[in-house]
Formats: sequence, C-alpha cells, structure tokens
Amino acid sequence: MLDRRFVADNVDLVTANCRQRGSSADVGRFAELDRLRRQMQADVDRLNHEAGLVSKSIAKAADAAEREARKAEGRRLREEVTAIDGRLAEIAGESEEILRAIPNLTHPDAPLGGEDAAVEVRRGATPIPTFDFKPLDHVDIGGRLSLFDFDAGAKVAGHGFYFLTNEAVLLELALQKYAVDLLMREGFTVMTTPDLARDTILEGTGFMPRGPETQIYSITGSDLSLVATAEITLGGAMHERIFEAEELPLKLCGISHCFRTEAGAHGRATRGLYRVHQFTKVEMFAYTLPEQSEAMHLQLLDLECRLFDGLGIPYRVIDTASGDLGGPAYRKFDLEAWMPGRGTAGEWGEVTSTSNCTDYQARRLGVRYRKAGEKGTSFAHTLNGTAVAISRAIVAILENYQQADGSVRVPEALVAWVGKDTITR
RNA sequence: GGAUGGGUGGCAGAGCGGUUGAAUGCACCGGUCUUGAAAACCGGCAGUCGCGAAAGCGGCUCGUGGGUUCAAAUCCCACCCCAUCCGCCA
Repeated sequence: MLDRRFVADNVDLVTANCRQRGSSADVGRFAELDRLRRQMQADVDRLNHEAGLVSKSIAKAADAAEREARKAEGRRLREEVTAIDGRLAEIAGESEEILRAIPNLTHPDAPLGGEDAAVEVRRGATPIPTFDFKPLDHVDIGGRLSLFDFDAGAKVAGHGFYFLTNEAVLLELALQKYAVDLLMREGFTVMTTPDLARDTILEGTGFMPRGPETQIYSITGSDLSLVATAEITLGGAMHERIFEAEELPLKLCGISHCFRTEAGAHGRATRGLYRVHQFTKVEMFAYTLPEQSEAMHLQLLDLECRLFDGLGIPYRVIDTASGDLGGPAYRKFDLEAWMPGRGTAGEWGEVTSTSNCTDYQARRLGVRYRKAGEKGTSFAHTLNGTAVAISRAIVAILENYQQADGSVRVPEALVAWVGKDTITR
C-alpha cells in the first residue's frame, strides 16, 4: 500500500494514477475520512492526556474525598474517550480499506492504457523459427512422445492438473538446475521454500486469500493457503525485518510449487500446460534501497533475457501498460516467448515477468532498513522476477525445438542434465 | 495429537498495579585518552501517529483482542505464535 500521508496530501495525483491503473478506489473519500480521523485522534489524544494527569494526581491526593472526586473525573474522561474511539475505529477501518485498494504509483516511462498499450522494448537473441512442416502445439508433441498425462491429472485432481512423464520430468529438473546455477553465480541465495503460507503473509505480499474472486487455494480449518508463487514466501521471510543499509541489495532465489485456481480463466488458453493449477517455478526476489531498485529491476530483466537466450527460445520483452500492472507493481516487464503451436501460425505467450514494487509491498510487510547516521528507518524496495516457470518453459521448448519426424531437440544448455540431445519415441 | 516452558527495545534479559517507555549487559553512534587502533572512561541511542517552520509538545505501543481499575508490561478471559520433550511419520 501507499503511505497514507502521501495519499492524503496528493489526492489529485493519486486519483489520476488510479484512473490510469483501472482502479476505482475512492481517493477523495479516503482523504475526507483521513481528515476526520486525524481530528478525532487529536481529541482522543487531548482527553487521554488529561486523564493521565488525573491518574497521577490520585496517587498523591491529600485525602479520601479528594481522591474520590479525582477518580470520578478520570472515569468521565475515559468514558468520553471510549465513545470517540468506537467511531474512530470505524472511520479508520473504512479509510484503511480504501487505502489498501489503491494501486502503487506508476513509473513515468510505463505506457499508459490497457493490455493493448503495452510496448515491445526488446527482442531475444534467437530468431523466430521457420518450419518446413506444420508445427504442432505442445499437447500434440507431448502426446506423441509420452511427455505428460493429462487424463491421469484430471482423474486425480481435476482439470488443470497433470503428470509430467519421461523426458518432461528430466526437462523440469534440468530447467531448475539451469536457472539455479546461473543465479548462484549471480550472487543469489538459493532456497527451496514452503508451498503453504499463512493468510497474513499472503495479504502482506498483496495477495488476497479466501475472497470471492481469489486465485488462491486455502486449507480448510486453518489459516494456511497454498502459495501462488515463491514471491509470497520470499517476501514473507523478511516480514518486520529491519536491514542495515549495507546488507542491501539482497538477492534471493526460491524454488516452489505454485498453485492457482485460475478462477474465471476457463475457455481461454486452457489447453495443455499453458494455464494449469499447479506448476514449479524458480523465482528471483530482491530487497534493495530505494535508489537501487530501478537498476535492480533492469538486472532482473537482463537475467530473464539471458536465461531464455541461453535456452535458444525466441521472445520479446513487453513494458506492461498501466492498466495491466495490478496493485503492487510500479513497473513490470513481461517476457513473451514465441510459441509456434499456439493459434493458427504461432503466438507470443507470457513466460516470465519482473516487477519493481518499490515500497508498496514493503510497507505492508514492514520490511525496512536503517542507514548509519540517519534517524529512524525507511521502507525497503522489493522486486520479483520469474527465472523459470517450468510448465510454460516446457511449452516453449517443445514447440520451438520440434522436428519434422516428431522428435524434439533438447536445448544445448540442458543437454548435460537431460542426458540426451533429442527426445524421441 | 499429548505434555511443559515462553512471547518485553537491534539483540540478550530484568520488571509482575501508580514519575516504568521500561533496570542491566551487548551492539551501535559521539567524545576523552592514544602517533593510530584496542582497552578504559564519559555521553547518546525504540517505534509510530498528531500538532509545529523549528525547537519542542502530546497520544499510542511490552504477541493479538477483550475485561477489571482513576491507573495495567504487571491482575482476569479468549485467541495466535514460538521452543523443548513424547507419540506418529518421509
């Protein structure tokens, strides 16, 4: 969330930003409530102060009569406070609700508009492949090569679940190792992470468990939910943490399963592995000083590009438009891989993305830093980026590396771990 | 799942109804001393909200939420979390 004071002092700016973000948060109402809240708080403060003085005077009251009179006075003051407090809590609650719905500010270079306004800012090193045969989509390729079992997945857990089989398993493992190796060399601390998290942690990271439109699976009878991304756990790991400035930037890499209900997404690109309820992901996460976050964002983007260049998969980088940024992101880049089997003649499909959330997430998570010589603490910046989302990476590999005879070449970078250079049957 | 113990400032750790927002130690910052450093000594050091140009003043905060009281870190109730041991288990 944004700083409440900042919002109250910049109503026009924040309102305009909401409009560009497609958010209907009522900033004006917030400002009004906040003004009221402050005024009432001042009243409460004053009454509390008086009551405090009265309390102190009781301890050294001269006689019993004096003491009783003072007690009555104290009681009266406290009652007055209680009365105001009730209304104050209501007002604070409503204003807080609005505040939490207000999206982050937007990077001045981010394109304005909806999904269509996104701007292509970069192309990968690998050219779009041409085929002298009709390329198949990954479902057909995998079907011929026995690389997954969607029927079994549906039987066991329902539509959207799957078993990877044979070389697809090796690809999953190879992709993880490939990404982790690079990130370790780049100074990331690698970790596997819990696949469940408390709802408070989800909320702190900006996810909403258990709402009517939630994308999150929750565990009945507990306050745990399955994570939608390791961003949740990597962000939560530093909940309430105060860094020394020298500790930043801190680069983490987390491997987790990701679970998404994909409510409302049925009918669109639901075939195969592209949109599934569970997949494995290697996620990058960074905590930085405010002045470091922009450079870190480009660094994360660069790593994503290197990973996909290394895999030999064609892609383009999109500077996501304001209306498509979601709540926490200040700026977001998506990598869209070329998927020859999609649509009639191939289409771009999102494979990774990286967001700079500035202090938006950190404020709710309470992640701060302290600088020597500076008073107090400030909120850190957080960034996240996908290194590899395994299921979508597999889609891109199968479709780009397919051959006329139905076999699939293994990307050079993965051969060592897959143990072969071609997948055949 | 069962049984204990515990949640207090950056950390460790006292306090167990009234100048306690909180002893003490460590860490940290400033100073004295020193050629420099260390040690020693002296001083400073919680967060947050509100008012204020600032100095400053005031409120709230001792896991969370309720309750008792003029007054709660301290008493009562509920809940959450953590640790250890036992059981079960990859």
